[in-house]
Amino acid sequence: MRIGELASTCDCPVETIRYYEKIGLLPAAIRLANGYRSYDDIHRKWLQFIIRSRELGFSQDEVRRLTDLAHQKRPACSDVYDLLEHQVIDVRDRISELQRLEKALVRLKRQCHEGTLHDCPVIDELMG
Amino acid sequence: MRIGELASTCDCPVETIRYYEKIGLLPAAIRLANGYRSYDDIHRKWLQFIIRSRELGFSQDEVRRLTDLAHQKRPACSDVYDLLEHQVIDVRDRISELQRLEKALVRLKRQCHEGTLHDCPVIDELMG
DNA sequence: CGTAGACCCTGTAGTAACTACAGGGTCAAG
DNA sequence: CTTGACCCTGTAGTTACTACAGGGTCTACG
Repeated sequence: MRIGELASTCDCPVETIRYYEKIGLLPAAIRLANGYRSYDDIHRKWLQFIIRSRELGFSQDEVRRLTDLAHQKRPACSDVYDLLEHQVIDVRDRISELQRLEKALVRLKRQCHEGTLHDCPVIDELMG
Repeated sequence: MRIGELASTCDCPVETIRYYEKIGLLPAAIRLANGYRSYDDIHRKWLQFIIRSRELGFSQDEVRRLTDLAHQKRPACSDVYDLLEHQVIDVRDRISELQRLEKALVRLKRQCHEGTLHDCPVIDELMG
């Protein structure tokens, strides 16, 4: 499989695959005589692993820890669990921060509606 | 007021103030004879405006649009309202994306708990 | 045989929104 | 006169890619 085919089967840009190889996240491809990268099914699985982990919001660093775990013959359940736990907490924090933000915006928007014609209370409030 | 004082009253790093000046978000400070920046209360208000807008999740580009509006003698209510509206929609989208993510993580975590001692179903699932 | 087009390569620069130096100058107090 | 706190500019680093620039390779078509 050449890089283009891997990219389309995994629905991932070619540049990203080369990038993952460069930073050592994806094992390097075998090179053909003409210098082209050649991939097999194991590469595809690793790439999918990376893509799915990223979709779950893990950072590159965390994905690296996950791939390290996955490389072990018998990964410790607790290590994987800890990463997931940490990620859930992080996501929940981000959600409540965004909800706080949403409330503040909606409150401001309401002021906008009640604004007189002469000045903008939103801008006044932002100015402090 | 020198940059250090402005920074501490606005609880904003000195470097960020210089950065905001460089990209033209904050009006340039007057320079003292020794080259030091000198700020007045109007600068402080603008800086606070920028900081609060950023805290509400507006991008630099949006903050720029907001400051442009605020500079007008009589800013159009609808322009401000549109920016707020857009931002609320954006924040809500991000919240639901994160909630989707949280569900997926919790589901994976549950599998972790039920995992046998011999392999990690989480890693298996990520590999596809 | 030549060439057009699709694919591949490397390496560098750009993105957002700062942050962190390196390497210097200024100024008041001890 | 020197120590320390403050200030200056300019550049490089951060995250996780994306987008070229400037090339090489391969297959098909005329």
